[in-house]
Amino acid sequence: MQRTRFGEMACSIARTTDVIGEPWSPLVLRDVFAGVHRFDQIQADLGISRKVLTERLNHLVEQGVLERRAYDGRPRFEYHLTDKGTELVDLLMVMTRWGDRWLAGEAGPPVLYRHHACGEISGVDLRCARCGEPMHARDVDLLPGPGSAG
Amino acid sequence: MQRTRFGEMACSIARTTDVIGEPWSPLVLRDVFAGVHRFDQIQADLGISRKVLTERLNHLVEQGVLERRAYDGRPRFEYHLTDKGTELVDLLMVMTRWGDRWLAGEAGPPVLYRHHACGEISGVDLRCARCGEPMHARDVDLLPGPGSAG
DNA sequence: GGTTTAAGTTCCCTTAGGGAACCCAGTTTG
DNA sequence: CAAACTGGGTTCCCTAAGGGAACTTAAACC
Repeated sequence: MQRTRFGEMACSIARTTDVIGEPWSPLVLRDVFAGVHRFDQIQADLGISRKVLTERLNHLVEQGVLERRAYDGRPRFEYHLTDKGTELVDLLMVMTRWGDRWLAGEAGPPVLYRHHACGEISGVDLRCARCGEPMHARDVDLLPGPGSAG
Repeated sequence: MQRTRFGEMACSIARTTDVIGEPWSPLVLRDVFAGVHRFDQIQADLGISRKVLTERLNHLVEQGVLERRAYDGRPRFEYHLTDKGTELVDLLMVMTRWGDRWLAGEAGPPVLYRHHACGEISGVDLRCARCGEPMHARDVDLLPGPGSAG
């Protein structure tokens, strides 16, 4: 999709949308993160059209989020997260947290995260990278940065 | 677009995608967060088609992320974040951080966040909501939760 | 009474998603 | 050694969604 190319805009949100914002892309990334690495497995797990899956995987590889890796020494491939892709999983974790809070309903969260450091079932919280205090929408002012268009 | 309805899936990432995953939606939310509240302003700022903007705003209002508020006591409306929408801005802040790190290039970040608590220009970092230690892709195990399909 | 402004709505055109069928190289099976 | 199987796609057609420009409506302003 995406008739408009968001990647050209002077906005990190738009640019990130350009990488991961197409339909299915977050779910493809989720699958790879969760250990589903092969084309047919992802296709079956998501119920996505093979055509669209091909397009999404190619795009994510081009963007450096996924890596296409041969296995078995023959034309068989697995998709794995690069460092860039691994950091993008932060986004999925925040989506999970928000979806768990606002959309999960009675049944509760479909998936739980266990944190290695404390061993507890938990979710992510946003903190200021500098002072460590909570950092959410109401805790910040927006200022034009060096890469702004104006 | 979204031919497939992600909202029905037993996955908080899919459900969140259903709310905010359509093209332009994150940018509409960004504008409202940044203080651009009116139809024509958003339309001009983004260069989005009026038709699509109408659809996106309606969807975000239906989902409880935005609130449509009359002003001037006549048929004029402004869009504002609800609590649900304000929490969704967490997602934008993580997108900003990732885009700043991986896509901003030489020019640097287009927009900066100043954190009220410390007064510094900063970005968000993900921490465990329970123990406060860093929490990223490599720091968690995934387990089926109460709302899982199986 | 004519113009302006805000907020949509309608129409047409193009393009991207959905789905099923097909393809091809390498591998196992009979 | 041929037939069937497997993984990873590609091709085709159909439909629905995005883009853009023009039109509409209602209230206020001049």
